[in-house]
Amino acid sequence: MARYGDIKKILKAHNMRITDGRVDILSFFVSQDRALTLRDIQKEFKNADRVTLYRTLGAFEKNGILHSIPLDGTQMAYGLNDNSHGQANHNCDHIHFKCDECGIVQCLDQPIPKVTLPGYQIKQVNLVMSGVCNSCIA
Amino acid sequence: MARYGDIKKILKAHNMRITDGRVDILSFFVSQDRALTLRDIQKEFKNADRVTLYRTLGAFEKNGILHSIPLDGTQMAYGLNDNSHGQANHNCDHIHFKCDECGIVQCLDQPIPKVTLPGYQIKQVNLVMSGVCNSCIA
DNA sequence: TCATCTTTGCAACATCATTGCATCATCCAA
DNA sequence: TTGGATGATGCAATGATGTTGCAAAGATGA
Repeated sequence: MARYGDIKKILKAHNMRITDGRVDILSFFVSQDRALTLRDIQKEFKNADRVTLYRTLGAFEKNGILHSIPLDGTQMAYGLNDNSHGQANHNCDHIHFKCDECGIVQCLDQPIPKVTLPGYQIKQVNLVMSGVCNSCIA
Repeated sequence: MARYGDIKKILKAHNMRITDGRVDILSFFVSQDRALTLRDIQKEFKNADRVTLYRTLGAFEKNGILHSIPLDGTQMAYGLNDNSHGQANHNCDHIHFKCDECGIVQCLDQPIPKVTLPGYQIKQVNLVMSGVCNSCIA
């Protein structure tokens, strides 16, 4: 479990005010080694206000703590940025894997292969794989 | 514009009944050289029932005529399968590009680079890039 | 401690997606 | 060509999902 002081440092480093809700949610992200959907967070914090969650996640993303991962058109997952301990940096060029069995979304270490598209200007790349994860196979 | 007979052939080849609504929607997909969202289709067929659209798109996907493309967590696009004229075959291993300017989603000819994940069983791969498309740059 | 600006929580609203069911259309077989 | 079995459609109702405005509470720096 991450310490309270560490969580505060992350928020401060991204120029965000320290509030109880933000500390709780960010701690949850740090404690779970995976990407979380709004549903996951709602399940963990049952009496949290939905609006506040949306705004908190939005603020985390805007300030470079989280990156968003479009899953299946009705679900958005959020993962900690690799460099969330440092300055804001929105790049997130790793592969995501969603397990059909356990539903968990993982941020993999593996980078997305470079692709060049002549005539196009590429700003974002998102690669999501799905199937059965290493834990569920084992 | 695709001929009525061709559209019927595609539906028949995928073991689907021929109905007016299905013919209209499939014709629309064939006429547009791009992936369509539910919103695009609703804009084209203003008095179509939403439920029927969901079910039609779901049936097209299940029978291998369309593949779905998760865009940004709140939008799902659908594209014609390359082989939609033949037998059902759900594979769709090309790159998708969503333009931030015009909003159009294209199915590119370029295949998704092969990635191996030891310990994982991969069933689906989805790669969406976004930025500015060739038409908007030109 | 105070003043200021941000964040939160509630209410209301708008949109999106799903389910059940009665009716209608399609298609195959007689 | 027609009748019946099966599948598709449209409507109503419900539930889930996001968004906005605003007043109250909290965080931060002076």
